[in-house]
Amino acid sequence: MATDELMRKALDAIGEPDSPLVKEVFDRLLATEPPDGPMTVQQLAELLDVSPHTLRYYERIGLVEVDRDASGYRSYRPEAVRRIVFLTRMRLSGMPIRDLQHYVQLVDAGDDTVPERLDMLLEHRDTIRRQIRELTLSLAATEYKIATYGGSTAP
Amino acid sequence: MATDELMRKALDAIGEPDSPLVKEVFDRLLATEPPDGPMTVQQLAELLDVSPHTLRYYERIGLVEVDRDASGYRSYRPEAVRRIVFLTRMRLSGMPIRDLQHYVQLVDAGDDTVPERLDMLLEHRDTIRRQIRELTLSLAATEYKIATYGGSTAP
DNA sequence: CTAGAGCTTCGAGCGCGCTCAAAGGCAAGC
DNA sequence: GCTTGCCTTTGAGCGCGCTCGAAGCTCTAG
Repeated sequence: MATDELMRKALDAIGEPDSPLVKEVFDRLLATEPPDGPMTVQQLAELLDVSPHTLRYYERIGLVEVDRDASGYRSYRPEAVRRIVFLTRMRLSGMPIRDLQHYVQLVDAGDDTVPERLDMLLEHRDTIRRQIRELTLSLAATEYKIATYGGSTAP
Repeated sequence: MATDELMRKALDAIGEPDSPLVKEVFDRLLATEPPDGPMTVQQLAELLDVSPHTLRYYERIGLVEVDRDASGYRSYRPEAVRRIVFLTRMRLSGMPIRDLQHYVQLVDAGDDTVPERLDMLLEHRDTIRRQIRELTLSLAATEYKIATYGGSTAP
């Protein structure tokens, strides 16, 4: 699998190659579907560090279809888990829920929509890059202020 | 706006913390008051790429005090401009308005609060770093999906 | 068998950060 | 003088993304 290579790339990019936290997050959020079988809402919520409420909400607004077990409880199949893992990662990087709804519509509409989906991803990639640049600037400003701190709002 | 150019300069310079360029850039970025005199709400809004509504809102919630000219119009003194430039940058990196209110309270309370202010900045620095790490992961995930795109939600 | 925790659905509520509307004042151009 | 447009203040409204509450069902421990 190319996952190892990808992980190394990501870790290098992050600048803390040995951070176990980073590796853990990466394992969990990118390449994962851990139990490889159906999951409960609770399990999936813990995996993604969101609330069960949020997962139910995502289902309600049409982001994913989820099975029910014999008792009527939610049972997330690996396919659903994978989708939600992806959606959660997009949310974390600021993609609006509206866009995610559009995206899954495209997915469900079939292969004809691949180009548009790709466009969305490319655009989102640029958005993430802009965010990183913006944050890097804010980080530098914050560090500058820490370094030169004199007590006023101005350096 | 010239912000992009400024940002590029800043990013180029970030690798060299002792560069005089860094100081120059951040003097302008963080301590800036381009016209070097009072500014109107419109001018400041354009400078910061926010709406005049937002600037009035910030004043209303006590983030900054703003003079009025003979006609009753807002007139932002360099000191106020500097504060708002700083606040805006903190907002851009996700600091909640509640925290900014607390911060300016500390500033207005005098030098005794310097340590707490420093704590806030240090903590915010860590928050920004976490955000950057998170975004870097999302970027890797997005690029991975673009590269391997087959049409499904799974890799 | 019963208590308690957690699941279900559905509608409603909330916190954040603006954003706007209303009613009126000021300044510049025709 | 009048119109146009931006300014003022204040309270209200809004979009987003959850988050909770209520009423009822199910599973597990004791």
